[in-house]
Amino acid sequence: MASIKDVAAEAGVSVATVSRVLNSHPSVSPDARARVLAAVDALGYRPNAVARSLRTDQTRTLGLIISDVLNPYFTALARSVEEAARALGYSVIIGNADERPELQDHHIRTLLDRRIDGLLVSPTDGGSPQILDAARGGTPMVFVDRWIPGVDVPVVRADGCPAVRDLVAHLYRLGHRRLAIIAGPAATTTGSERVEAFRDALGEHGLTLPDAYIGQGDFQADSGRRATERFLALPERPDVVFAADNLMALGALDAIRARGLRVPQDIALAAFDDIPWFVHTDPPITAIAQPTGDLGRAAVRALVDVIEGRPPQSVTLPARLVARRSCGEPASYQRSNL
Amino acid sequence: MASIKDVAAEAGVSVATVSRVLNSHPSVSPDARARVLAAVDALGYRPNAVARSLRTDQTRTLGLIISDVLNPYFTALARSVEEAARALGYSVIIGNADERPELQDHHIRTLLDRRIDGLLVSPTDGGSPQILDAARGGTPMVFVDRWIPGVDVPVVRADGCPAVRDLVAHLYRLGHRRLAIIAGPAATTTGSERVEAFRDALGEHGLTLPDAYIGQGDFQADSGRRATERFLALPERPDVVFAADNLMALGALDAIRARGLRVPQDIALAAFDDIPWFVHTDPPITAIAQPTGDLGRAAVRALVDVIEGRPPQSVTLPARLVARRSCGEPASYQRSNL
DNA sequence: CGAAGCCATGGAAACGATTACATGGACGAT
DNA sequence: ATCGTCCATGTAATCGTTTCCATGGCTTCG
Repeated sequence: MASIKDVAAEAGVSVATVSRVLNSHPSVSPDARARVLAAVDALGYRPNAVARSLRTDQTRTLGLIISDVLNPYFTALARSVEEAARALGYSVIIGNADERPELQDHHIRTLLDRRIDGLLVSPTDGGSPQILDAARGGTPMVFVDRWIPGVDVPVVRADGCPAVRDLVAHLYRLGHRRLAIIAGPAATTTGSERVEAFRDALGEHGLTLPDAYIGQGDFQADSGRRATERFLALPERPDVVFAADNLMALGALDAIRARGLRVPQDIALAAFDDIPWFVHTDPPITAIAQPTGDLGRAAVRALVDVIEGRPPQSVTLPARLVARRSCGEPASYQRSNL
Repeated sequence: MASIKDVAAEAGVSVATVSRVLNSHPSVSPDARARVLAAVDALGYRPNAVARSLRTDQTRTLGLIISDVLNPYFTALARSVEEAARALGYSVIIGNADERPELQDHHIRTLLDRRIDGLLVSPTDGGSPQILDAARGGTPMVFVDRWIPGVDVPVVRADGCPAVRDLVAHLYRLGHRRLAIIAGPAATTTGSERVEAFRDALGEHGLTLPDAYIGQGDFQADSGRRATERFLALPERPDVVFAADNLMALGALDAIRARGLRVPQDIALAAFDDIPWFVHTDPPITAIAQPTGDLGRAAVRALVDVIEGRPPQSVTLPARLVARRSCGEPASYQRSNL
């Protein structure tokens, strides 16, 4: 592969001049510039990003650690992140943690070894030494979706509380009184927050959330299935199951089907995170939608701000309820427009 | 960040010795080794992958260009690729082409600039100059899922023909005679092959595939919607729509719903690529399932073979029909086990 | 007209690792 | 005792860039 030396030789100039042309340094004569450009073309030269990074100490690359690639919410997020980053001249390397802290740490380590310029993380746990070191160690970092309390890192996320309140009101209006939730891991903010928001919202209607109605999940389908089976085996089973993410809702649907029950006649179902498939499930599923596009863009902007030395801003965007048929008759007052 | 020099100083040895310890070169005294390891620990030293890559001319990184991150088939593939690569000590950088050739080329270019060791591609088009250059230019490369005819690059893919034949037989048995297909872009192998397989299978039953029953899609949901609308507007609308991928099937389902028609009573639907959601759509969708896990593993193995100078092997794995209710009464003889 | 400044250019140092080669000591064989 | 091996180690070159500094020519201004 041709190097800058070959180009210099071909153009009859020094490597310094070639470099200047390539980096559009002003001090280059039109003549030299033309000759260099011609040589670049003739040789099909492309600068070696590895060498450049070594010298400049920047890779123009962002790392993105997502909790699960199979989760459509995160792939939507990844897509918008990549798009926003590309617009700013950055590449993105995605690390899939699969909801496993040790895998998350593996990815953080290799990304740091590669000297990425900044890290976008949706932490899988409450803060491994690895991730805390990275945060304190001066690596530009921004949390997205989930975050770790007590760490001084900007957070870009959606606030689900109002939407959860809307959801509970919606359920209450439809006559449901025994509401259960499948939570995510308590170590994650989205895992605990959604339960709290749910509990608070229930309180507003004079309802309580008994322990038996809190299923412990891990944001993946299987755990939703197991938690739901437990609910269904209860002497007094809940009227509604609210899954804290879309995959656990999928698992819940599986479990309900397996029991031969119907949604919403026998039991209602709702989920956090709206995805295209929810329109087509049987029945269409009521969900809380996050603005993934905006989230991704805001996260990249915040991270690039940190990288380039500007004061970054934490951002909180609203989530909204999309009512469909899985909780009872379509709520005409708030019907999805899809 | 500590460099190898700092470690050398701390341990009281030369950088060469540190390097030898880190690369487990045999010629190092136990004493020196211990001191180096202690220094590494004390400083929290991690080798700079950029510098190492520059010197050794290898990055231990694979590039994976997928056609669309929002397509669950490709994310499943990406996941298995990353897993297999990790097991062999490689990282993976994913590039999302979004079914746009120019975006695919952008990613190929930046991956090559980063000097990845090898490239796994599921081409979005029939072969841009970019991709052909890369192939001829000596970059280790393997096609996965889709490929480009006439280019000497190993291919890892699933053969859908027998499964398509099974599908058509299944449909015929259920009484369907007017079968339509939503094809992918003709420039992609999976785009054209699936149509051919479908046409051939129809032929075996004495049926033909009129032009009006071939919808032109681009593997994304919207195109499935549009193609289906056109089918439904036909004076003699088809009995069945077979979508060449899962997203177009989603679009087709949208269009059918919008028309107020029912599946399968008014029109049947089947798709290439099985995904978890198909179990839960209304109705559950009959699909052709590919072994994504095996595909990913085989692709990585083939690519690493090329990289390490072993003779690589093209691999073709079987796909299989998973019959559900979207084409008519559950085919008990071949019912999904999910 | 001479000093000062500027511009285009080249030489060479640096970035952080790996590795070819040199060196010197220990040890075994003759 | 001498020579040759082998081992542990260090010195320095190298990978492909960027960039500091020096240089020499030209312009400009007093």
